[in-house]
Amino acid sequence: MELANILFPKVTLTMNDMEERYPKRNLPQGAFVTRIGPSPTGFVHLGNLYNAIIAERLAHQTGGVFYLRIEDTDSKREVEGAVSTIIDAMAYFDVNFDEGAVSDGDNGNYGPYRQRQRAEIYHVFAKWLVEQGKAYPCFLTEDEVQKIRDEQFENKENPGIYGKYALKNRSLTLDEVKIKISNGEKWVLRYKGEENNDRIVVDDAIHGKLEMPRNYQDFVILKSDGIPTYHFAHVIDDHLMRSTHVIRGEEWISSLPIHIELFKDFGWEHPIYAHTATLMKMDGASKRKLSKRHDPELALSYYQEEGISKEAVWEFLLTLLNSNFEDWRVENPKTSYKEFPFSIDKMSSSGALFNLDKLRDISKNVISVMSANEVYEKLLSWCKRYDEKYFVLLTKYKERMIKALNIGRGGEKPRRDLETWKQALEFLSFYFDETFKIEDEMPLECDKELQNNFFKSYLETFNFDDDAITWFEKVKELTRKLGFAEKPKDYKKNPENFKGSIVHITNMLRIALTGRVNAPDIWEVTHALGEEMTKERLKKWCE
RNA sequence: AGUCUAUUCGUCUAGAGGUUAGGACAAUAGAUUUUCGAUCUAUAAACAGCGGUUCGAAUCCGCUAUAGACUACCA
Repeated sequence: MELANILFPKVTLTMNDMEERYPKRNLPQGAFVTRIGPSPTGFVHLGNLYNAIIAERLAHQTGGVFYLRIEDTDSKREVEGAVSTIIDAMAYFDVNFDEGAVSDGDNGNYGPYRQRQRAEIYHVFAKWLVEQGKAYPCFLTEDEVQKIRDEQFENKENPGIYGKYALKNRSLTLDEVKIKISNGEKWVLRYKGEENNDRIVVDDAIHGKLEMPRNYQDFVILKSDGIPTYHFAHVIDDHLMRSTHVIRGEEWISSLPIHIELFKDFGWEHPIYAHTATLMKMDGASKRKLSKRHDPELALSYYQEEGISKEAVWEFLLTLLNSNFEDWRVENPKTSYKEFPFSIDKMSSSGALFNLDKLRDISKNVISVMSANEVYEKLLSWCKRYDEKYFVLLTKYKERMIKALNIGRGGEKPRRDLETWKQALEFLSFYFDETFKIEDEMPLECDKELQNNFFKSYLETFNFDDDAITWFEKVKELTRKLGFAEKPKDYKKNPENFKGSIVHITNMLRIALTGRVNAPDIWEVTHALGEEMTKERLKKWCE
């Protein structure tokens, strides 16, 4: 008791005061309260989004609360502006919080939502643990701890402060503590781990039953700066903020005994845990964890910069999370992914391998079912931030762009050739004189003279108002006149009878108009470009 | 070194003792089309290994292997 007062002289509030300040939430039966707790390191990664999506879906599907808590207990790792990076990234991906940290403070009644601002709260509970004789001050310096660890490794012992290594600081007398503190010696608060053969059993929402030995280590509760470690902060925060479900990476499974024990000590019910699999990547022949250094796609900013639509990223992660999402998507091709009934039971417990091919395919599907207007708006808002040149062009030629985007869109089987915003702009670049360039070679079968001939006659008979069928009839006639095969099959059968086939002729046109062989239907392109631009581009090929 | 966790086609996975082990992406082949990275059809492709329980095992139990996590005053 006296020890507690020596360590926490300023703490006057009690645990009860805290319970009253953060009362139970008044929510309907079955509502989930979830959160994400990113660290402001300046790097927001896919795993953050992965967990955020799970937490967000579970809360919002059940009419619960989803909040953002900033876990900034490690001041050394904190990066300037990182909090707004997190908030921005989540907003970009349409992950909406009901409460928590916002760019200029807090929103909600369970704050503060930045852990460093909660120091006083933690101290109330830390003090109580000391009073109960479950925690004690430890005056070991970081170097001393390191030395112990090194020795333990050498002797093949389990590293950490426990048993005989904890003895000295555990058994300090009150007077000794007083003297050390008045000497200004730094201390951390450690938990008194118990060494016995108990095992703890937890029912994990993803893994099912998890069983392991109880914690025996004297882990750190409060660091020397008075800020808690993750373990302590997690227990206090998720209790006071009344989280019902904790969704976090599986790297936390190992520290579950610590958390469970703390919950038990305080007499609280622990939330339901859901430990998610780590995202992996193929490296040569083996799987490995995605790493910050080698895998740009780990950073959320990668998707923003590449212009991978947020819908595609969501759907991709949803297919990893709930494999039945894919079937659902086939049956509901146009429904928003938000309507999908996400289920925690369907989550896989093994590490999902991150596959960009799949993401590409999903992206194409997602964009192909959007309306031309929608694509236009999304392209525009992406350009606004990442490609100013196209932002100007898109704004200037809006009408033309929408016509172009309409090509092959809307039917039962829409064209799937747009993948990312960045790639889409490249694909669409030929619609603007400012970015148009000839990329492919004219077919070998068509020499300079023939090209000349062809484009001249094409322009002579060209009528912008022809419908697609009439237009194509004219192309066929020209093809015949030039000694080319009207049907590619005829040419295939008897190549010696022709100079080439209609494929070569249409490719000439395609290249003149779009600069490439791979482009949408010529007639459609012509009508998106307009009469004037079409003629201009063709004229360049006549001398 | 200890403690956990995981392991089904190349990849994501379905599968809760009896299935020709299913689907999707990628791959390959063919077809179609005025081009195509579009479309259609088809093909190939998997239960990590070894034991055990059982009439019967991808499924239950052991062991081994492999991969990963944790054992920080980092989260």
